[in-house]
Amino acid sequence: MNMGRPLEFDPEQALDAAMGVFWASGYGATSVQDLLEAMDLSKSSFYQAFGSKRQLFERCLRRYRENTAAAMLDGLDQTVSGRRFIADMLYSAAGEACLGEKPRGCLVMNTANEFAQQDATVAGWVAQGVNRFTAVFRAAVQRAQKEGEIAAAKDPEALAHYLVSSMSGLKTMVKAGAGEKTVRDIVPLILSALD
Amino acid sequence: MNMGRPLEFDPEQALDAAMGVFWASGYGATSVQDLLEAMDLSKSSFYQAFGSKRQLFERCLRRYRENTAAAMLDGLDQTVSGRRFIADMLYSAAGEACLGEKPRGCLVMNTANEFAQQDATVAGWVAQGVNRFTAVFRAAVQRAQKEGEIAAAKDPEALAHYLVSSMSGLKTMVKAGAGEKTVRDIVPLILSALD
DNA sequence: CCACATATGGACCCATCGGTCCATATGTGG
DNA sequence: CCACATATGGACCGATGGGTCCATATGTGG
Repeated sequence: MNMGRPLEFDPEQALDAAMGVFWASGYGATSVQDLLEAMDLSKSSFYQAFGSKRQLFERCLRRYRENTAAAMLDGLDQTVSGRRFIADMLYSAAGEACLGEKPRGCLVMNTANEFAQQDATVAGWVAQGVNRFTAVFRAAVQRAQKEGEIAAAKDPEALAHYLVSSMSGLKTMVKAGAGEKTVRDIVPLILSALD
Repeated sequence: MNMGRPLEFDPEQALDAAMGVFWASGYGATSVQDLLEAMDLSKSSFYQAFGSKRQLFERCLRRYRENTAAAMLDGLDQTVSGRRFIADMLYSAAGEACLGEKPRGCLVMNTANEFAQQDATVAGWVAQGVNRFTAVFRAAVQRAQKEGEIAAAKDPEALAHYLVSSMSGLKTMVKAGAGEKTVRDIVPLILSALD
């Protein structure tokens, strides 16, 4: 019963494009015009397909959260040790400092910073994101504990929160313009808390 | 030779009011209208006295940076030990989580997040802010080393960067809605890197 | 008290914001 | 090939953005 004229664009692809813009510029600084150009859509198609800037943002945030968490879990599966995974995550965050592109940080934490508890709905989305990331790091810590690279006595939940916090701080340092060396030298200090 | 009609408002006070708004809402989300109300100024007086939103923002950011750095140095002077000062700073950042007010984080790091290297001028202001804060923590670390509470072998500069990064991460966690306990439990882990 | 310098209020400006609407194009199932 | 459902382009909308301008108020030094 699939009636009517079919879409001329790929919704997933359009969503990815929109996500990229929000990620790079934040919600407020992104205009519908910007989105239209990035997604290569007319205004009508945009509102028809996504309802509003706000609704689109929620979908992007959810998409980012799920994609990122899934990719992290994948990485955790494929890496040699839990401890190594954690170190790799931190160093790759630090690595944003030397890439030619502008650092974008993490969409979830960027949103936390932009809306800072000023919008209950958004705060809920952000909290879900933090939970997802925390869960990934908790799994990594628990694996590292089984592997004997982190003391079993440590609380995996607390360590996970610590790691999310540290990742976020690191990415903010990069955005603040800290040099590659500066930011890479921070990583071993973060990791030393696991000993 | 001070001619003409005198100001009806206190510029410093107006600046503080403006700083508060930028601090709470960021640059983009703050309208000139918002500033006018907070500063209790007419549009004419505003533009006459401060030139533009942008120029005002620079003055606020500079003011924040200097005031905050000065207050931190003051606190360092008055505290019992360098190590204690560092712990206090972290715990007070964590404490924002339970205050009734919305967490505002740090104006400098908020700005880093909002503009993320997209504006060279702003990036310069932010970098100066980071340098100031790093200098304070470096001084605290060096004092703690003299007091024997941090190993002399550690690099004070690296530790200072680590602490700025960690503070920033902590404040972002608060903004992301992490509970008081969650965030307070992160602090000892941050501090453990100093051992 | 006069001339002048600065301050102030408020009308006004144009660009852009997010969003709606309608006429038209283009596909589908019967 | 027709009826219909959906997609698309583009005109249009009111609100708000930052910023300017001018007439008027209010103070100063001579």
